Amino acid sequence: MLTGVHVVTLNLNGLRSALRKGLLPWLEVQQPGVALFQEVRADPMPEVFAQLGYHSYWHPASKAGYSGVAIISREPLEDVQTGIGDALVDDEGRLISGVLRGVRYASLYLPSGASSELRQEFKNRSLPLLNVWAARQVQTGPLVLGGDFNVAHREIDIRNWRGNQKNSGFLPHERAWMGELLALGLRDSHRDALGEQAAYTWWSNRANAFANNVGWRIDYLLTAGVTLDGVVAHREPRLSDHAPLGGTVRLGETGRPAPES
Amino acid sequence: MLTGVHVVTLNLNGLRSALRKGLLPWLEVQQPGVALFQEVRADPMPEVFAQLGYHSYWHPASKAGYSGVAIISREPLEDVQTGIGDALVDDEGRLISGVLRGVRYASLYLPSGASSELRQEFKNRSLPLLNVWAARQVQTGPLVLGGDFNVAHREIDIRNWRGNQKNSGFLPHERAWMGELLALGLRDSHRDALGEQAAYTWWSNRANAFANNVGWRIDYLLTAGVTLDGVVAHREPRLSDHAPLGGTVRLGETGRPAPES
DNA sequence: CATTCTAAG
DNA sequence: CTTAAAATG
Repeated sequence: MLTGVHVVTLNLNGLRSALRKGLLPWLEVQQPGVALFQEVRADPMPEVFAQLGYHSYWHPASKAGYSGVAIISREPLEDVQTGIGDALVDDEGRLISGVLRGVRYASLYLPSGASSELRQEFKNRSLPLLNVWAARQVQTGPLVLGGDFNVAHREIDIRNWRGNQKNSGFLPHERAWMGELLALGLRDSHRDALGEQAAYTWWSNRANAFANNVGWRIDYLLTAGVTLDGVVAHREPRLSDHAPLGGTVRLGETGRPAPES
Repeated sequence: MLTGVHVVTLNLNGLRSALRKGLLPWLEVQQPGVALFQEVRADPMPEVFAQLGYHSYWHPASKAGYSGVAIISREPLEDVQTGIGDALVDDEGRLISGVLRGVRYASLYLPSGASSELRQEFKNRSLPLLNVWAARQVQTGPLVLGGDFNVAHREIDIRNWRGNQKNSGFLPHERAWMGELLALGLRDSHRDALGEQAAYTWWSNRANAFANNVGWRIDYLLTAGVTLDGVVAHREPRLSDHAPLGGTVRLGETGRPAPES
């Protein structure tokens, strides 16, 4: 039976931590064809995923234990590329992508600006770089761009929007930037699935943010030239401080990924 | 009923860690009159011991989370003193003492020299300072000097003595130093209780040192002008990488601590 | 190998 | 609050 590729994105907050919390059994249940990981915070561990029959592709940060993205795929990826095209950003391991059945899958981890003004400036610098990268990809072919963008787009995407208007991740210029990114021709597949319902993908570890569902929707599966069905954020199991976000690539009559409807 | 003071010494390897491992319940069973602690590695927490009815006296290192000694006592101590009389050593919180019923109780944590040549030199510098301090105390009055000396005295005091002759803690000059310290008129009360039996007070966390009983006897209860009965190192429970070492001050006919027999 | 602190999120 | 690394033992 022919099925569309099931794709998930997840900020791991440390691969080793996520492994302790049951990442592998969860993958065996979910059986994603492609998984996009962020905040790997470890040197490449291909054996771990090879056990489960996955090829894996890694873009670690130069600094040990920090940042880093990866993609695992049941089928090998073609034309794997790392980096956004900026030496400082790419030193932090924030973007990797590869092509499967004509669709480019990208795992993105945009910087947090929460820790300092310097890091906010670094984030601000990164945002337009992604637009340049995405614009080029959109023109080249179908794209699934997933990851932790560290930006909540709209008021509905964050529990306490009023109180967070001056906090990194919900700054007016960040929200406007997200609008510009989507205007390049990308669909926010999770929002499309939700309609006007609220749903979050990240909850602070502090206070009892998760129990009280005081969350932010800062992880996305953006698409161009292809559609994702059944996109949903999984509150359980709790593999990190982020929720896994998953969906399935819609197939056309040809059995290849369908062009955007 | 009149009983001698039960005194224990224990390197905690972190007070907070030892609390997690059951230090308080253990104290409630043991009911020591005086406990000498080393490697507190925390800011003073008098409330914790006040709950159990103890007065506490603290000498932390200036560096957070590092070294530090303390004494808890069911009765208040008199003439509490901190430091060995050397600015560099005393900055690391390695000696505190106080007087109870005419006996001075001291909690000592001598430096480890294992991590670097620089630290070995610091240790070497500290050893004669202790002798000066101890000589003075021995001449002043009865003394119970307990703690982690980071030196094993004799071959019987370490499991693999041959293999450790070039390792800090069993260097020839350290062993000779311990002999000189005892020659000031101090009794090694644990060795006296053991006869020529082996017993250890510290086991590395590496390999399976504890399970295989590959240990070192580097914690002591030294006495001058007073005698400790029933001195024993407790292999269980495991409150840190060191064993608690305890004994009871022998009482004379007067009901005061007996002079040395 | 275990602890605590730090940087980062 | 949590992770991982660094320093220390």
